[in-house]
Amino acid sequence: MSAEDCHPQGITTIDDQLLAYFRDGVKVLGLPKSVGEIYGLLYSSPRPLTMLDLVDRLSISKGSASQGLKMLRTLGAVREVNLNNDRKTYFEADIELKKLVGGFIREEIRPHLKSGKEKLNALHKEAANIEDPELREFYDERIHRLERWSGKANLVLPLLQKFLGE
Amino acid sequence: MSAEDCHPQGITTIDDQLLAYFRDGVKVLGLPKSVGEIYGLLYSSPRPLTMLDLVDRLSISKGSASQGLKMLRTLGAVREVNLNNDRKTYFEADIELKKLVGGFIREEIRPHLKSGKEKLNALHKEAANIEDPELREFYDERIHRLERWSGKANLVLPLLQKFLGE
DNA sequence: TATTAAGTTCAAAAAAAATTGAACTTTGCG
DNA sequence: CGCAAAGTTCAATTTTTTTTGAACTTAATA
Repeated sequence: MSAEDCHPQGITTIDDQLLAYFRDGVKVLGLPKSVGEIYGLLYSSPRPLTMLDLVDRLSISKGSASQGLKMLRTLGAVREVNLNNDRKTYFEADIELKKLVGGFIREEIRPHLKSGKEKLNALHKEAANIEDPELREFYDERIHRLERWSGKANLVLPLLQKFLGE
Repeated sequence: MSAEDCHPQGITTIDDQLLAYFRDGVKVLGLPKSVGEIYGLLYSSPRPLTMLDLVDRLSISKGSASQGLKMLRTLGAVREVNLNNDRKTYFEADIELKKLVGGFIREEIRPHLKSGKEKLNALHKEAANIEDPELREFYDERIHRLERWSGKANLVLPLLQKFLGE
């Protein structure tokens, strides 16, 4: 029995390829592959799925599914759907990728930039105490450079998000 | 003996903080912390350093230092300097962060986007074979969406690099 | 060319991150 | 209420990634 017999319309193949696409894709963002697979399966499903659907289809544990969905909901890339007359919670992907990437920027990159800025402030004050003028100048310049860069990054992120929005 | 007695000008403190800054910073890019530390130490050094300087100062192995420097050179974030009358190779940081980030985009993100594009092409062809028109439409739309997005990402990356350049 | 310091490589060890699964909590229904 | 299905949590395990260190290569110099 060939794969074609199983899935005469090639759907599973497509699903699998989409899964692989997202599995690799989220790696760029440093997210675990299970998260990519969950998002990928929801993205390629015409109807919402339950957590148990994900567990079955992806052969992952309930724990993984629960945590992965939690992360995706935090990012805003997946939302709950309440189908009437059903105890289960269904999930569907927000198919606008900007949600996934935007959530990542909001949750991962911005906090980093913020704490980085604070560190730079502290550094700047300390550099003022260096006595050797040449050395002080050197550190001042390098720290300043980081500050300028950090400011730029803060500026560009919202633009990036806007541009990537569909 | 206090820390101040050791380093009356607070230099080590500043170096250490800069180290921490980069150690955390490169994590966003998914690079190992040793790489961040190496770049950080070079960034905060007024003169080029040898590999052995890095090994001593950061308490890392020769292997780590060698591999870390290799990666940073590939990214274009660090360059070799040949001081006259010296057998050793010295290294200095390219202090323009765009080199670090640009190298990362070039080496890590672009290849991903490229292979992703190829996967989408394959997918598009396969979707054409789906018989159920409604389902075919569904897959077509979702795949098309990814293609549009992938195109945008390709467009925005050079702009991003240009903007972040100092 | 023999010596030795500089630097690289890569298999093995250590560290970090993701995943599992079993115990737990919550929720809806008879 | 009491049960059972749905969902969460987290310590233990597995997997992946990073780091080490010892053997190796390279290159300068005496």
